[in-house]
Amino acid sequence: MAKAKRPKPQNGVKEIARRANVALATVDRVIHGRPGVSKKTLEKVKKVIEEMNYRPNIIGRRLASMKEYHFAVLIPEIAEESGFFWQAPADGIQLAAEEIKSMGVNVSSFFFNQNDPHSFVTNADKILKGKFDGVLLAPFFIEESIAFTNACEKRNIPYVFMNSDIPDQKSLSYIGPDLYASGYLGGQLISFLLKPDDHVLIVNISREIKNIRQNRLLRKEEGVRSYFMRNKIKNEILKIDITNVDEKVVEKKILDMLATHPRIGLIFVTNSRVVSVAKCLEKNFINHVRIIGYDLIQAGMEYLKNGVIDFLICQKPQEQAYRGIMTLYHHLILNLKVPEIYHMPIDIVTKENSAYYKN
Amino acid sequence: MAKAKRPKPQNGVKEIARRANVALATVDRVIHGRPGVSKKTLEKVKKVIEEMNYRPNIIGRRLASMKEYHFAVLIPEIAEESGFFWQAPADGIQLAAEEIKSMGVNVSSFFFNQNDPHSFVTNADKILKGKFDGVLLAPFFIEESIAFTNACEKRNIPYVFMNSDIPDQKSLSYIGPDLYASGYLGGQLISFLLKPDDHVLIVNISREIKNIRQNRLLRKEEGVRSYFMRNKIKNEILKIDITNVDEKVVEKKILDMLATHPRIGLIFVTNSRVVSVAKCLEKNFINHVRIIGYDLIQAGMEYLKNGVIDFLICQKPQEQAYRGIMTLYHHLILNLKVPEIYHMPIDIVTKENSAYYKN
DNA sequence: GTGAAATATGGGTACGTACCCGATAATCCA
DNA sequence: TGGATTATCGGGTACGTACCCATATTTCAC
Repeated sequence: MAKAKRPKPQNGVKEIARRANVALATVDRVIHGRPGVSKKTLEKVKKVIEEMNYRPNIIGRRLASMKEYHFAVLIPEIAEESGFFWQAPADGIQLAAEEIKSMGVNVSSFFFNQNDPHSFVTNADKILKGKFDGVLLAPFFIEESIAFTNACEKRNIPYVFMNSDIPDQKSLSYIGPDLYASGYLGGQLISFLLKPDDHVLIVNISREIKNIRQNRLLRKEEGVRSYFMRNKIKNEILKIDITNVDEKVVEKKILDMLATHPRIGLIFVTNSRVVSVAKCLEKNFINHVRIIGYDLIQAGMEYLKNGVIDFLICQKPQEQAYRGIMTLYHHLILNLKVPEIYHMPIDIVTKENSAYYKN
Repeated sequence: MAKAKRPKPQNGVKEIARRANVALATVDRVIHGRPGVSKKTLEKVKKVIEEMNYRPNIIGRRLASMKEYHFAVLIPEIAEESGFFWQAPADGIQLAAEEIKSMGVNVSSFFFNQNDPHSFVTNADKILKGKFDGVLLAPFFIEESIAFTNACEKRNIPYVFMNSDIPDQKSLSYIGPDLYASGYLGGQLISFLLKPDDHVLIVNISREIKNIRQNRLLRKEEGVRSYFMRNKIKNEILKIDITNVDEKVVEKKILDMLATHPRIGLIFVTNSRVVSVAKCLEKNFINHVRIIGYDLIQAGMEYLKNGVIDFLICQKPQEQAYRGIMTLYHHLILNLKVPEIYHMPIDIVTKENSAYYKN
């Protein structure tokens, strides 16, 4: 609306060329480290650039180099099995994609099957062949992820981890929960609900429950136990690992457990499978046992609303993914510094604030 | 890195001009609604634009029109009195400003004194005189804010409310808490901590506690009471308004209250003044009374950590302000749709997750 | 010292849009 | 009918950067 002013430019490549008394093309060569510049000229131009504290104009750059940036996203399928958990990250990615589309960034998503490492590898290969400029991935399968990101490094493709981290890899950034801390918080929430002589049952439901170092669920369990230790909470902690995720199997195991340990007053489930436990208790009219779990998937929300589940701990998966894309954008296009680790706030969701965490 | 491709453009003003068989300048006139185009040509060009579903190239536009955008922010001073609460929004604004600086957006902040409506007006006038393209404000003083935003509307300057809303004004967007809902959640948190025969004390500490429609604190109180009603919680609710914010006055009033009502087991403070109450209880070694309050200011965080305060309810003020600026950016520069209302998630902060809400 | 090859440098155009300015066509008034 | 005014339109340049192509300079083998 306001009239545009057109004062003579004070900075920019033109001014550098003028001050260094060279052609624009030469300045360009220096800036992009292209060959064909004598040492003498190189030094001269570099000095001027230093003096001017030159920052390239992103707009001009984007217009001139009609280069399109391509980001790849590698996340699990949006499947019923995981309560459509990955819908939210997909939404966040969509949102970010729209926002930066006008800057010439395209975002392509690749989905793998959570039960099939092979599908992860297949899609990772597609990405490597696709000549992408940046990658956002959920490193679900550790070894396969390491192989993939190593390949990215070889090709100088920056990658961002989301949802879970692989600390030793040289990722541009990690965006996701601090699992141990979220478990520790879980410990506190448990203590709010626990009656003096109650026992607590920790339940891990997952096909693969391997070693403690890498397993997400066990990190959370650790957190809970630490909270109890440090706060000298004496209530007994029972624990059960269920590697068959079938609802009926879960139901049976839970009922068995409750039968043999009648003093269990609270069940803490380390992931979104908490809905299976909730379903079991609701179905069997067990309402003296409190439930705390993870992740705000649709089914979980409903159990929260009808009071079967008391707390869900979650991390706004939509925002997590949104930030992941924006991190690549900031790094690659805007040349802004990005944090190496961004731990998402650990959100406590109850019946009464769940509406605001929808996505 | 990848080679830029230069295929012949398929869209853009040039293509419109070609298809409509007119000059570029004419297309430009149509797009910007400038005069000097015959009705016939106007229709013709408009039709082509429709057909092509033309979307202007933001990059080209920003480069050609060297217009700088200027956003103004009108928020309270970062003062000791409010526990430096406004530091976080200021940080969020700073973050957003850096991000969009390269798109030619400048952000200027104006700070008013929370106890002085006049300083609000003075700064608002400065903004009106400063020819800004968009405004983000915390409408602390209702009437003065209405006058200011009306003036903005007259000048066609979009404005965004943050932190509190004035629903009847035609703001571009509101970003902030749903106060009633946050009180309702407060009710639930109270119920977690309350023992059967406890009384609850609701405390409003603020210089001005006026009518219920507009007062932030009373909206929260309403929320708490609603939760008790709907969930048939019978514990008695006591209530006290303290209009003198001096710590000693607060201390005296609280102690009086506790003395005359010994069954008070929990104090719910409707804003960040909860720290005054916490200080009082700590100082007087009263540790059988639980405290729930609002806002994650530094002092509050400390009381959370040492267990004097159990819960704080907050809304990530940094992100709130960040979103405020980005909303203006999306609307004015990127021409994206922005939500009319964005209610921030209502966060529950305890000792154990407070670290992740630092800002 | 001469040629060619290798190196170094500059000129110029393009990206998509905005906007100035000059040219032409239509209209008006006397 | 002619001159002047106004409405309508097109040409051309600019924004800041990238990159192609041509030219100038140096290097080096013979």
